[in-house]
Amino acid sequence: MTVSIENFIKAIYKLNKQPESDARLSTIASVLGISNAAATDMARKLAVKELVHYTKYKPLELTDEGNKLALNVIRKHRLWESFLYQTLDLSLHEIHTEAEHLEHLTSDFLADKIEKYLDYPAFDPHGDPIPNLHGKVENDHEQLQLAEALPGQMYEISRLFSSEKDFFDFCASNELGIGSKLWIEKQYGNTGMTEIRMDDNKLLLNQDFTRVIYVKQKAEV
Amino acid sequence: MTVSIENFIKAIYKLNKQPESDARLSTIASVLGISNAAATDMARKLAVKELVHYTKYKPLELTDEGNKLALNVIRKHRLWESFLYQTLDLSLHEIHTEAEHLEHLTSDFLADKIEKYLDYPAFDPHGDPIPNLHGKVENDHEQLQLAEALPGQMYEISRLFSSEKDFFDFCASNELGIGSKLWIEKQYGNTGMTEIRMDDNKLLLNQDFTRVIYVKQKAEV
DNA sequence: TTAAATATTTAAGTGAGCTTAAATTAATAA
DNA sequence: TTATTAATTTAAGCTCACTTAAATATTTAA
Repeated sequence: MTVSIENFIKAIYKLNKQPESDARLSTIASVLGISNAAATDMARKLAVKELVHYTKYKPLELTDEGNKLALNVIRKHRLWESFLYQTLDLSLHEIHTEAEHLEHLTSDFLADKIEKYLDYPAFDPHGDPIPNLHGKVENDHEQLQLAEALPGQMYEISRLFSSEKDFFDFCASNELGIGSKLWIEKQYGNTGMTEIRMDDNKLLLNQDFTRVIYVKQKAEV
Repeated sequence: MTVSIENFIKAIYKLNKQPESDARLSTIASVLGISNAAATDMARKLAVKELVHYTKYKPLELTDEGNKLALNVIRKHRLWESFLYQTLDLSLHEIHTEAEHLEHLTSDFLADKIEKYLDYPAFDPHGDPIPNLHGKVENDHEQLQLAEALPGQMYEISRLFSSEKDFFDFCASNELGIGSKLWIEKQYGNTGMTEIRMDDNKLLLNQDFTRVIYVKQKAEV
């Protein structure tokens, strides 16, 4: 498995995980920064390897084998993030950038050692679940997107699901982190904005942010 | 810089470091496991990039730029070895195998973080010196090859300069490690064998071993 | 339902990093 | 010194992962 193949498979996995489930060739090509022609090429090649189901002009779907591969790469990515976060002094965005490279050159053997060192964590520092050796992913059903949270309630941040530097910079400078507690002031249905309060700070967030911040309800004190 | 280029440059560096200083194309090709034709090809390409000095039919030499690149890769390799050895429970051979891959996808940024975490080590777990950021390599002038050690003297192992699994397996099962103390019983000049004693164990080592085990003299107790 | 816009595929081509086979040059041994 | 051997280079060709441009299929909006 080459780096290109792993990234391609990972892209399909992630796109199909989204509610829109849009794993069209053009979308994949765009997230990977390659031409549509290159994506078509790769699709045909991966179909031969039985990693994807591919019918001309149709969106891609992973085979069981493809799914296993995606989860294996994601597992390595999130284990690296956790390991680098715990040992070295890296930010949430820095661990992502480094893991993005390291994930491809990591043996299963090394991944297992890292997992053991970390004592088999279920989530990485972003709150993203870490697939286990057998491709099982823990799902936290209690959590919801900040966009869906109810006004007049207390919540705790459980996941920062992004890989954008700007997003993490904003979070860092406003003390939004995993475990941060916040109070929902108001949901602006028309604009999709969410107003939150943290200590004495009020923040108004748009959907770019409230769709990637996941929260859990917190009993009021 | 691609993985192939980095490995090629590293091979030249190492071959030229040896006393025989044999960086001929065929030797490089053989250590990298590629054809002579491929090596010639690469030599021409790297000459264009000004990483090597290349004259047809002559052995290769690194330019200053090439030397810097080699040291940078070796630095990352040895930092990874040190980091994995200290945090995870890997053997001397396992850290080598993993570092061999990781070295190529490691940013300077990450290397610095690892170096800082380890508190700027001068040597890796094999006793190999770690080049610093500026390409400076510490040299331990006190040490010599076990093959050159004097009979009737006490020594301490300071370096295990190899990447062979068999060698490290042998060391592990005979408790030969960095810091191990040994007594030279006899040097067999004709065969090049060395007889050593450790506690009550006698070992007879051939040059494959005594040329990669480095020792320092130890005052007798 | 048809025209326009969009997505996908095909075709042709590129550079990297290899291969094998043949030709050339250099080293070595008689 | 020459013949043999070994090393190196050249030539031709392969796969991978891309590109652009043109052709074709699908979707969408009038």
